[in-house]
Amino acid sequence: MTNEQLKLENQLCFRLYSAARLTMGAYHPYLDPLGITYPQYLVLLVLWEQDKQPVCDIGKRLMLDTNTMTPLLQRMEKAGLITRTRGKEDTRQRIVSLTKQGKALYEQAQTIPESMTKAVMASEEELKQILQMIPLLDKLIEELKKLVESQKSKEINKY
Amino acid sequence: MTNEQLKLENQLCFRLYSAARLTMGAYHPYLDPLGITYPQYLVLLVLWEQDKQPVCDIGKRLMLDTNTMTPLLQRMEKAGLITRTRGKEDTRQRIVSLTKQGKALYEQAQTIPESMTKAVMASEEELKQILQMIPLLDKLIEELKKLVESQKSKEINKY
DNA sequence: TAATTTTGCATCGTGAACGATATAAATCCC
DNA sequence: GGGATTTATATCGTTCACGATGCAAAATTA
Repeated sequence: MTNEQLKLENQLCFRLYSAARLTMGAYHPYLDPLGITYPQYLVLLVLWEQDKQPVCDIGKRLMLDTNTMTPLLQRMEKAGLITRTRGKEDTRQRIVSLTKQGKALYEQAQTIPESMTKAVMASEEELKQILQMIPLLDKLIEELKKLVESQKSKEINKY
Repeated sequence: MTNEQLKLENQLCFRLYSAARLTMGAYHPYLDPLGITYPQYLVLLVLWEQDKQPVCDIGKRLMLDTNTMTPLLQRMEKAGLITRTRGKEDTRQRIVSLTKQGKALYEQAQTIPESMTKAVMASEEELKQILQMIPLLDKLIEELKKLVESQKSKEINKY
């Protein structure tokens, strides 16, 4: 009678959704002192790897469109973490650069990944198990990217 | 010199965050025709399993607080999917019940899980791999719940 | 039973996500 | 070269998430 697949317990997506929210919540004690949010932390991770990138490049790394990136970056600019200057060759672009303050946060962030790992994992064994997820998640993300892309082109082809 | 752990590629959380967003995006073609969003779909999953639940019980299942649930349910009520009545024994409670329309969506949702599975998975083999994530995610979620809970009590004990 | 604490819900404000739409600059193509 | 298309960014509106706060009802405890 009842469709087993339509139960919350059997949904992979609900687990991803919950795990993502809980993880972001777990970052709070580490990010609050730096005065940044988790998405802002992600932007900083990208900029710490390579400074002075146009908005679209950061967006591609984070898989976020400009309608999310622009307001996010505007808030970060207002907070004094970055500057947004016009591109030289391509004047449409906005080059995002770290300020002194944005660079300084890199030092303070050094211990975050290790602290998070230690906080979540009860044991070495458990850590090993959890890390098994990474290649599986990468596979899933790859498939989902293809799927969402194909869904979009289908949508367009309606007309 | 550079901290490898502070690179986007080495972040489990970023993968969870991305996978969750992409999955929700992949649901769009299936949920748009029903006129509901993904979080609303989750609420319906809970109510289809058991109708007439107080807000807090639904929130516990979805791990969402009332500050998220109340507006979400208000929108669903306005859309004619549910009703929110006062509890009889406990008058503080709001009992959430499916309307005829809300129940009717159950039939339309029957094929969603299978469609999603087929859409994402290239092969049986791949599906099997991805499903290996479920127990790992459950483990992680359990750990994160404990962690976030302990972080909260620490916060309180400051005073 | 009175005082205290907890619980269930609501409201407000802020920061994301994201669809839809707009605009100007760059690129393509005939 | 000039018109069409694509690209980079921005803005708007709606829905979520969630911290903070408020309030009344229920439960606990003194």
